[in-house]
Amino acid sequence: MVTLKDISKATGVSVTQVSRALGGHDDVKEATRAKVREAAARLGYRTNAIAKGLKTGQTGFVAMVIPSDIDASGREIMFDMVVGISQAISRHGLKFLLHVVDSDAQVTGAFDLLFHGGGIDGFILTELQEPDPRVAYLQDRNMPFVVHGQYPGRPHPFVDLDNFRVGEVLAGWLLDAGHRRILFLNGQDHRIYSSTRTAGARHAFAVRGIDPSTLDVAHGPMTQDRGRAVALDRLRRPDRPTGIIAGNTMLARGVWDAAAACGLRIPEDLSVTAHDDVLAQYPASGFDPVPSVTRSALHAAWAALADTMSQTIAGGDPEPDSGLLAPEAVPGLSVAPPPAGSSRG
Amino acid sequence: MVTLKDISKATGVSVTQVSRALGGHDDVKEATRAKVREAAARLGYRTNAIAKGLKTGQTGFVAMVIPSDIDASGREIMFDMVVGISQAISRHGLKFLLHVVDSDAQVTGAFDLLFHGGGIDGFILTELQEPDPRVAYLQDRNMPFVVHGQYPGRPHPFVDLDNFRVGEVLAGWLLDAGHRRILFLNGQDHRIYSSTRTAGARHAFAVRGIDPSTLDVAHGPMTQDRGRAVALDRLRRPDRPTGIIAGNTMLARGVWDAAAACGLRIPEDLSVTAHDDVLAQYPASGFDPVPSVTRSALHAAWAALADTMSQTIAGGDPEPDSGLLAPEAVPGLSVAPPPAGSSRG
DNA sequence: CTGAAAGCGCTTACAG
DNA sequence: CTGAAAGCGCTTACAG
Repeated sequence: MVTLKDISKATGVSVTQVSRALGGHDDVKEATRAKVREAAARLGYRTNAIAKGLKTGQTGFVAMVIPSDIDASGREIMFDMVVGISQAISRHGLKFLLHVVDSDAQVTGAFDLLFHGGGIDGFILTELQEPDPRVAYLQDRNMPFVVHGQYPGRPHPFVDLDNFRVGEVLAGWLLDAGHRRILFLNGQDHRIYSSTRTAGARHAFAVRGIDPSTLDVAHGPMTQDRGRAVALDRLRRPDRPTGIIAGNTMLARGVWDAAAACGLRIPEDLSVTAHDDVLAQYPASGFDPVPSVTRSALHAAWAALADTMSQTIAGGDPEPDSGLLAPEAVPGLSVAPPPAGSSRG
Repeated sequence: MVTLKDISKATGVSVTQVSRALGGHDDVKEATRAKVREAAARLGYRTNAIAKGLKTGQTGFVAMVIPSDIDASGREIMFDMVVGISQAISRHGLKFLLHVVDSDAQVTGAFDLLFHGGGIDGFILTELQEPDPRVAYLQDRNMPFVVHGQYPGRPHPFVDLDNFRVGEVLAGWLLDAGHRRILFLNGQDHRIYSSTRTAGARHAFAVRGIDPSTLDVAHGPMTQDRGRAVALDRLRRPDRPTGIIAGNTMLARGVWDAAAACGLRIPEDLSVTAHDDVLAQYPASGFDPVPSVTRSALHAAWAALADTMSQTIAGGDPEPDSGLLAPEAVPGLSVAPPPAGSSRG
C-alpha cells in the first residue's frame, strides 16, 4: 500500500506538503505540486478515505440498509433503485454501499454499526412505513440521512413526489369525465405514499361535492399480476367500476390485461389513469391507447436525493419543503365518459 | 461518539486496559473487566472498526462489486444472491457490503477504491466470464478474494459446484434411457460454468461411444421465458429432441410450459433432466412429474464461500480443491425411454 | 511556500 | 495485572 510517506520519501517533500499538494490547496508551489502529482501517479497512490475520515470525520461513503424479507414488489424494483441511487450518488463524488440485514428489527443496529464502526457518513432511507422507527432513531443520534418520502412529525431532509397531487389529478380526470364508480389500485397498505395518494384522490372527490367514501381503494404490491387479479375481480361485478386509477405502469399493465380478458375496450368501456415513474421496463409509450398519466421520473428523485445527501453531509441544512417534486400531468387517450348503459353511482 | 477514552475517564482505567478488557484478552482482572463492560454498555460504546482497521489491517468488511448493466437473468437472482451471501458472511462475524458500478470496466477501479480507501478486507467474485480480468487484477495486487466459480490458470481461493459432474449426470440419465436427440438448455455463453457443464455432458456421450457433437447446446439467460421459447422452437421441428437438459428449475418451468403447449407428456413423449439450485421461488417439488435432478443448494455454496472468505482474510491459504461441491443425483419420474415412433438419432 | 507536531480511535509491544 | 508510548495514514493549526 502506497502512503503519503512513500511519496514524501520519493520526492523529498514533507508529508504535510504532499497532503496539501494532492488535496488541491493553493499554498503549494506549482513545481512542488507537479513533482508530487507525478510521483503519486507513478507509485499508484490512492488516498485512504478511512484514515482521512478518522481525521476529518468524512469518508464520502453513503449507505442504504435493507431487510432481506421485503415483499415481491420491493424486490422487483430493488435492483433498479439501488443502481439508480448508486449512480446519482457517484455523480456527487460520493460512494454508495448497500447493506442487507435479516429483518426490519435489525436495521437500526446496522446504522450504528456502519456509522460508528464503518466510516459511513450518512444513510438513505426509502419505503417509509407508519410507524417507522428509523427516522427518529437517526435524528436522536444525529446521524445524517435523507429520506425518499416524508415522515410526519419533526422535519427532516427528504425528497418526495407530491403524492397528494398525484392522487388528486388521477382521480380528477376520471371524475371530470363523469365517472363515479372508481377503483384505485394503490400501493402497499401502511406505506405513507399510498395513504397520501388516497387522501389526494378523496380530496378531488370532495371539492367536486362527491362523497369521497365511494372511492374503492385496494392496497397491495404494485405488480402486473396483482393489477390484473384485482381489476378482474372488480370488473366482473355487476356494479363494475367505469374508471380505474393505477398506482404505476406495472399495475396499469395488469388493468390492460384484465380489460382484454373481459372484452372491455379502453377508453370506450373503461377509463384508466395511472402514475408513470418512467422506468425502462414498463414505458407508458408501450400502451395502446396512450394512457393519461401523472409523470415523474424516479431517476429525477434519485438525483435530488443524492444532491440533498451531499448537502446534508456537508452540514448544510437543506431548506424545508425544497424536496417536494411536482408530477407532470400528461393527458392521454385512456379517459372517456363512462359507457351510456352504466348507472352513475 | 463514545470512545475508549470516554470509558477510561468514566472508570479510571487506562485506555490500554479498556481496550484489552473489551477485546477479551485474558490479562485483565475480572473486576476491571466488569467495570469496563458496565461503563461501555451504559455509555453505548461501539468499537470503531475503521480505527481498529487502521492499526490491525482488518475491518471485518467484505464487499462485492457488480456492474449495473448485468443481464435479465443476472438481475433476477441478484437479490437472492446478495441476501444469501450477506447472511452467510454475517454468520462469520463479518459484514457484507454491495457496491454498484456503471460497467464491467469500472469494477477493478472499485476494488482499489474500496480496499485501499474504504477499509474493505476482501472481495467476493461471482459470475466469472472468460476472459475475466478481475481474478488476475486482485491476485497481482494481493487483495484477498474468494470466487464463486473457478478461473483457469493460477490457483485461487474458490467455491464451486462440480459443474462437469452436473453435465455428466444429467446427460447420462437421458442417454441411458435410450435418448439420442438431446437439447441442452444451458446458461449464458462465455460463462465458465456453462462450458464446464457442456464438457461434462459431452463426456457422457463420449464414454458411451456416442458422437458428442450431436448434443444441441443452446446458450442464454436461464429464465422461464427463454426455456419456453427455445424448447418450443425445437419441439416443433420434425426431428424434435426426445430429451432436454435444463440448466436450472426456471428453465425447466419453461420446458414444462412448452411441452404442454405442444401436447407432449412428460416423460412419455419427452424426457427432461434439470439442475436444482434449491431456490425458494422455483422448488423442484412444484413440478409434475417430479423431475430427475442434480441438486446442490446455492445456500450451501454461499455458506462455503463465507467460510473460505473468513479463512482467506485471516491469512490462511485454503487448501486447493477443497472448494469443489459435489451435486446430489436425485432421480425422479421425468425420464423414460424415447417414444416408440421417434427415429433414434 | 514549507515542515515539525499533534491528534482522529484504536491496538500492541514494552516495561513495570 | 497495569499503563505510558508508539504508530496505523491522514489533515490541519502553528510557527517559521
